[in-house]
This record gives sequence, C-alpha cells and structure tokens, in this order.
Amino acid sequence: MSDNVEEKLERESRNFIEQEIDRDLAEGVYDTVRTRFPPEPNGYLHIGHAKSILLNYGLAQKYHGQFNMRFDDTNPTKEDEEFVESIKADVAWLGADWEDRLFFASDYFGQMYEAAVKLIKKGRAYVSDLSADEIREYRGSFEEPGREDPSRARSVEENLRLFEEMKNGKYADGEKVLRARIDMSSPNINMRDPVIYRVAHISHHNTGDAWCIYPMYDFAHPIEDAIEGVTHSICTLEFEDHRPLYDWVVRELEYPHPPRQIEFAKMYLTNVVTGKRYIKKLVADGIVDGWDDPRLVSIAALRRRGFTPESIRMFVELCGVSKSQSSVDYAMLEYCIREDLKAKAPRYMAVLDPVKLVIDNYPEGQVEMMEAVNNPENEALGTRQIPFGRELYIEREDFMEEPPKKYFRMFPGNEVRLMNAYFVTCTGCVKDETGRIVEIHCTYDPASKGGNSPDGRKVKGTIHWVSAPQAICAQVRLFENLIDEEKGVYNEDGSLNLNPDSLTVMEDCYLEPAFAGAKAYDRFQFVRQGFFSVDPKDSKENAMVFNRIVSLKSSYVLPKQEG
RNA sequence: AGGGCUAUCGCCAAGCGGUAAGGCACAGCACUUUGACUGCUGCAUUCGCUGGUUCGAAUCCAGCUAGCCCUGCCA
Repeated sequence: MSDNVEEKLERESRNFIEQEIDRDLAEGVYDTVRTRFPPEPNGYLHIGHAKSILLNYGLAQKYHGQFNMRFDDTNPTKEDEEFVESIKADVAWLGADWEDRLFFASDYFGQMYEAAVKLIKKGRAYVSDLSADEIREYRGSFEEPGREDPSRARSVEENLRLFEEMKNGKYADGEKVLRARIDMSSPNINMRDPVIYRVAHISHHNTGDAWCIYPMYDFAHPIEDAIEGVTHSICTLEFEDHRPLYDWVVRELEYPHPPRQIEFAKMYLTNVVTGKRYIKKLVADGIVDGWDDPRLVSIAALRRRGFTPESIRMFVELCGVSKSQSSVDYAMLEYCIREDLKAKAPRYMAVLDPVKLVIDNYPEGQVEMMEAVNNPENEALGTRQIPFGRELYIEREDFMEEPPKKYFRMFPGNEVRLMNAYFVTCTGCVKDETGRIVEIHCTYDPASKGGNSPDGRKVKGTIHWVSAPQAICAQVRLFENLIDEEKGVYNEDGSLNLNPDSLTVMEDCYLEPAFAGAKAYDRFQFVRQGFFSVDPKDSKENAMVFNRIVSLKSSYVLPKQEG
C-alpha cells in the first residue's frame, strides 16, 4: 500500500464498536478479541460485505486477536458449493486472512443437535405438530400476543423421543419442528417460541445426506460463535431484535464465556444496484454480462473494473461505522481508487475520441522515440519510449476552432505542448462536407524536443497524443456507473429504470504501443481522465475496461447553449 | 399490548455538560510537461422539533416528529 493511502487510514477516534470492545476488555468480560465473517454461501459478495469483512478483520488485527472465516450453511435449500469458492476468493483478495481458521457451521451439526437435546431436557424446547401456517397464526401480530402451541405441554421424554425421530427421518418436511419455549406474549416476536430446528430431506453441500434436520439461524449462530470462542459477533442492524434470542441461547446452553452480538449499519452506495433479485434479472435479461459485470458493485465486479483491495480498504475506513442508516456517495469510492493508483500506476497516454493531427513541417516517414516518465510521482516506475511521427491522433476535445475564454489547448494560432514531445503551433483544420473536423494541422518547433523550448518560452496547454501509424487500435469499453434512476430498477411493465448511458462501447480508441504487453489486472492511469485496467475476461482480445473516474472539468467558459 | 433502532453540512462522520473535528463533494486562488496531482482558502452562530434542568446543553430530562427494521419451518 502506498504511503499516502496508509496515512488516510490513520484515525484518531475509535468507532462505537471499538469503544464497546475497549470497555469489555477493561471490565474483564473478555481477555482477547475474536471476530468472524459468517456469510451464507448463497450468492456473490458485494461492497457491503466488504465492509463487514474488513471491519471484523480489522478489529481482530487492532486488538491482536483472531479472525475466523465461517460459512453459515445451515439451510441446504439455498446454498451451493459454487459460492463457497467465490466467497473465499473474494475475502482473500480483500486481504482478510483467516489463516487456518476456515469453518463451516455444518461441521457443528452434531454439537447443535446435542445442544437442542440439552434444551429439551431443561424443558426449554419442545416438538411442535403445528403446520407453518398454524405457527404463523398462533404467533399473533404486532398488536396481539401469541397463543400457546398445543404441543407446548409435552413431556421431556416425549419431546426427546419425537426429536430423535425427527433426526431419524420419520417425519416429512414441515411435519414437525422443534421450538424454543420462551414467551408467546413477548412484544418481541422473535421470542414467541421461535422454531429452532426444521426437517428438510435434502442433500447438504457439506454433510451430504447425514442429516435431515437443520438448525435455524437464531439457534445455530450463537452456538457457532460460542464453539469458536468468538467474543464479538458483529452483524447488521436488522438483527438487533434477535439479540435477546441470541443471549437466551448462549445463556440456556450455559456457555462459560458467551459471545456478545453487536450490530452496525449496513453500507449502501447511492444510485447503485445491489439487490440480489434485481441483479439476477439484469443478468437473465442480458443487461449486464454476469455477477461480475464491471458496472455492478460485487467484489468480483470491482476487481474486474480495476479497483484494488487497498482502495476498498481505504473506502471502508473512510466511511466509518455507525448505527445510522446511510448511503455513501459513489464519489467516495472513486476518490479511493484514484488515491491509491495515482502513486503506483504507470501513467500512459490514450486517445479515446481521436482526430488526426498532421505536423506539416515534420519529415514524412520519420519516426522518433520520445522518452516519457511513467509516473512523475513515483520514479521507481521508470521511463518508456514512445514513437512520434508526422501524423498523430489527439483528443477531439483538445481542439476548438473558435475557443471560448480560458481555453488553452489547441486552436488556430495557438502554441501548445505535445506531452513528452514538441511544441506545436496550430495552423488550421480540415472539415468534411458536413462540417465535421477530420484533420488538424500544425507546425512544430524542432528545438523544443522533449517538451521544453530552449528560449524559455512557455505554453499554457499540454495535450496527450499517440502516433497514428504505431498506435494500437483497441476496443475500449467506457464504463459509467450503472445508475438506478428510480427505486426498483424495473417498472411494473418490465421496462428498465436504468440510465441508458450506463455503458458505451467506444470504438477506434488509440493506445500507446506500450499497452500491447498489458496483462490481466494491470492498471494504468490514463492521462487526464482516469485509469484503465485490463479486463481479465477480455485481455485476449486486447480490449480494456476504462473507468471514467476522473471527469474532465471544464474551467474555461463554454459558449451558451441555446435550446 | 406492539417492539427495537436511528436523527450533527449535499454525502459519510467525530463529538459522551465547557461553547460544532475530519473526509468526500462543491467553489475560488496558486502551481503544473495530465485543466490531473499538490498547496492554500471558503463551505453547520448551529446539531429533527418543542419545552425543561444548568452559569453553560448536540450532549441530561420530558413530550412530539420523521426514517429504517421486525409477524420465514431465510440468513
């Protein structure tokens, strides 16, 4: 990580979770800190998960504790091995090192079963004959207390027998469940005798057909944490109502050093699509090319788009942690990748919207190699040679026939610097029959090689260029954010609420020859506009992802647009 | 007989009874072989609202208001 990013990560005050941990440590509630990241393997990780991962990992680091990786795979109907691998890859890529502590909740099924038996023996759990619908009905509502399950009075012996029969496969899915006996009139609906075990005759990705009963989250999670010696079980706000149940489970099971649940607010990014079902539909409809489409904010997408783990770590740090529901500006994420890359990425030139520039007094057929510093802020990145010749491509917007005030790039009569090359003076342009500029002409000053004039005269503008004959013509995909303009992404009639400019395919973009050797995951800062990353999926075709993260701001006065 | 949580600048976010940190964004100036970067400057007489306690309140108390979450055999 570069020094300036390191600096940004320094922080003075402690967030509220750290304050809680400090207190626990001071009061001797715990003498160490152990955290965990417990995803269910049922989908791809996104930027929101990154916050949780880095928060948990960061806390373990800060307190010299341990960070566990654990798959919360207690519901085989929703989970898949496919996601286990992608999640592991994403977490590792982010730099959260679980060392040798990779766990699966399903590895604890035996202990969970024993825990359930213990509750039954204590009279704290019973087997219910009610159907799912009946349970819902008996649960009552926000205003009405629930009613007691007719099975609530069963004897310990009968409950033990029935639960064992559940385990042995005597009952069909939904026929019986195990419920905790807590309080049917609690204002907290989670405490109204929650279901803690259900029957599901389905193969589990990890345990196969060993079990046909599976524990529910509310029962399983505290046990998982307790087994692993987790001290601080950090989760998102929607689980606040579950905390009394979490505490009930660890108390009734009499764990000596029970873990503690602390909730924080999820991270949302403004205007981006994160909903799983929307993304699923966008993929199905071909709007995006997969879960890792660079316009999405899954970890895989961000990686493919060129974000670095460092930039995401910095982003998460910058966002902070609190309990107030918030939506972070995408500009903050962009700032982080710029900040990280500006010192470590080589800066190359590329012309996205090319127009030909002809240097009339430059010898035809001559090719000169110009030396360029790869990154003026980082000498270690070295230099490179760039071919220069009579015909170049420059950015269309770097020329104006009738310049407004304070425009100091190319216009007739004006002298500018071609970066790393020569001073040139614009002499005019050629247009086609529609009035479109097809060629710009200029003359160069041979004495200004390298970009400085021996007589000391200055130019106000410097523009980038590539040599027309030697340039690589590439397909560059220009990504804008996939902006969700309305809530919901899709309207009721199935039409899309997405910015149609979310993706533009730029053709005939010209790159320096140096780009030819680019490898997947290489990142380059691009003169004036942002950065390129080589898309691992497309690198064979030499196509590149271009992130427009640094927008060119016009500080010159544009002519008034009427209409 | 509903419960839980949250409210400080456009966006995040410190602040924990002593008189509103910081970052992003934005604006201006300077510098510049990227109109970038960098540097400097500006950006909440006010903390959802109303009362109260206090020499003193964003911080304590009371009452409102708004937003989010909760009635899966999902996590």
